[in-house]
Amino acid sequence: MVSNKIDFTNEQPLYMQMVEIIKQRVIENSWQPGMKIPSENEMAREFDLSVGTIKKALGVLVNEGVLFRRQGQGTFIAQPDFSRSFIRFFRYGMTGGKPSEVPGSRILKFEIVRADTEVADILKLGPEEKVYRIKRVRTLLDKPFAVEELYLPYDKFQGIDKIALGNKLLYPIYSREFSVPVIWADEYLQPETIRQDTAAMLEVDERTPVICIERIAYTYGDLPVEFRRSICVGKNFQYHIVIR
Amino acid sequence: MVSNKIDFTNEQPLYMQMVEIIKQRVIENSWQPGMKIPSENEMAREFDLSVGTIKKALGVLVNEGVLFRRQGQGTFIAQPDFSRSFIRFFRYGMTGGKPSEVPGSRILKFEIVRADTEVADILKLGPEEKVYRIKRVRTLLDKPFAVEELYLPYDKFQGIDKIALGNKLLYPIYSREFSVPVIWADEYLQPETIRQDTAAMLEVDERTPVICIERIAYTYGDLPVEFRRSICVGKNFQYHIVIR
DNA sequence: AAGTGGTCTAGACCACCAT
DNA sequence: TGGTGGTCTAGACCACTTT
Repeated sequence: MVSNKIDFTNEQPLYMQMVEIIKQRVIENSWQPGMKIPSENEMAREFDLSVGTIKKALGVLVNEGVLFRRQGQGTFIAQPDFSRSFIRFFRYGMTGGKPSEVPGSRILKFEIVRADTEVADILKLGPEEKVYRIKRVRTLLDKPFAVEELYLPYDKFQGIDKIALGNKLLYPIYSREFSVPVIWADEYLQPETIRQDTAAMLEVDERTPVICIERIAYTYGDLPVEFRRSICVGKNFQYHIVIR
Repeated sequence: MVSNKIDFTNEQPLYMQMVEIIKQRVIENSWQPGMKIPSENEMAREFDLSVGTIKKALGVLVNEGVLFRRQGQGTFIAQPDFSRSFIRFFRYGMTGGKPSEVPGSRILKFEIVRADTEVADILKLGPEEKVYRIKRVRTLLDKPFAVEELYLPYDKFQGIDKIALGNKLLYPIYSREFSVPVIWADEYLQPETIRQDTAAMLEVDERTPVICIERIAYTYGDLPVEFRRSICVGKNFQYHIVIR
């Protein structure tokens, strides 16, 4: 539990306590993306800290990408950034010349089922807990390039519906409609041989090489919120990553 | 060109000038990894800045991973970190239980050739410039899992030799022996069908699915210093990445 | 005990933006 | 013009490590 006051007797540095308080407000959605937060001076008065301490706390949060600041204007809650997610990883064309298009998708299956042991384990669900299972084909410039299977915990995404998902990107929906922003993810890539039915869906023959990408997406507190397995054909597509 | 003095009339913030000066010393190797650098107070005196300004500059560099600090001991030049490079990306076993082993390698070919247009373009070399071309098999627990072709600019790595490379990791050698630390890299992954000769080398049959990983590694100043193309078999191996 | 980095304060001055 | 964040200073006190 995070307090909403600074504890001057706590061994935790004051600026770190301040960081936690601000994070808490963002998580609770009482401070929403794009919103201007109080000025340094206001916060210094409110929490009885020096401006320098507030500056330090805000610096940490800017660094983490939670806030951004504009001289003369103020400090704002950052929009969750999906620039490093799925979309950006795929580039159309081997030569890498063109920037990526936003991929489309067509939903094949949408159902509520009990999580099997693998999925339950990954999503940290108890036995018998339910998940949404969604299967879709992903396209770039109207050409299918991947088949995807997604698992979402039922309790977090209760009421999500097939039509609303339609041809849309999911992470902004998770964030806006369900207050479940995706903060980071784990991905595992492996070459595989394509399955017959998948080959048909992707309109390729059975000897086409594919990559299987398994992703576990996490929200605040390292809570897993999505598991997806994508089978991607390599023809004209590339997975790109910058290692820093 | 970076000066070794602070210019108080410069519009550039003093702490940023300080950051550049320190970086310069690291690049020039006049300050080497592991070395203790002067204390805050000493630097403040030397450059006629307040301790606060020095603190801010050091904070930036700690954040970038160039320095690390220990209370009561001092500030040190960080060792280049290879934890996020090749090694870590491969995990032995689908279940991902065990931590990764350090991969070994066996050199198949080692030659000096003129760069072809593709390689010259990638490594930003002029026409007619020479490169080292190295081909090797990579192993994990004595089992081959990848065939790799590497290209290094001849002028940067003059004198590198086959024997010295042996069964070793390359990036520490680049850094120690040639003052060319790898700072970041671009990777492109694609599923492919294995070639017959490659299949033989990796002791797998010809229908084995593989991933082709192309990496361009850069040093300070975004200068490309290595191009490698790895053909990796997927059996029991996985490429893992954390997206943040 | 002396030196190091870590935290925190109070205040100055500046560049930038909205009004 | 007044408010915002960005830079910079000078100094205090603390926790930690070495000598």
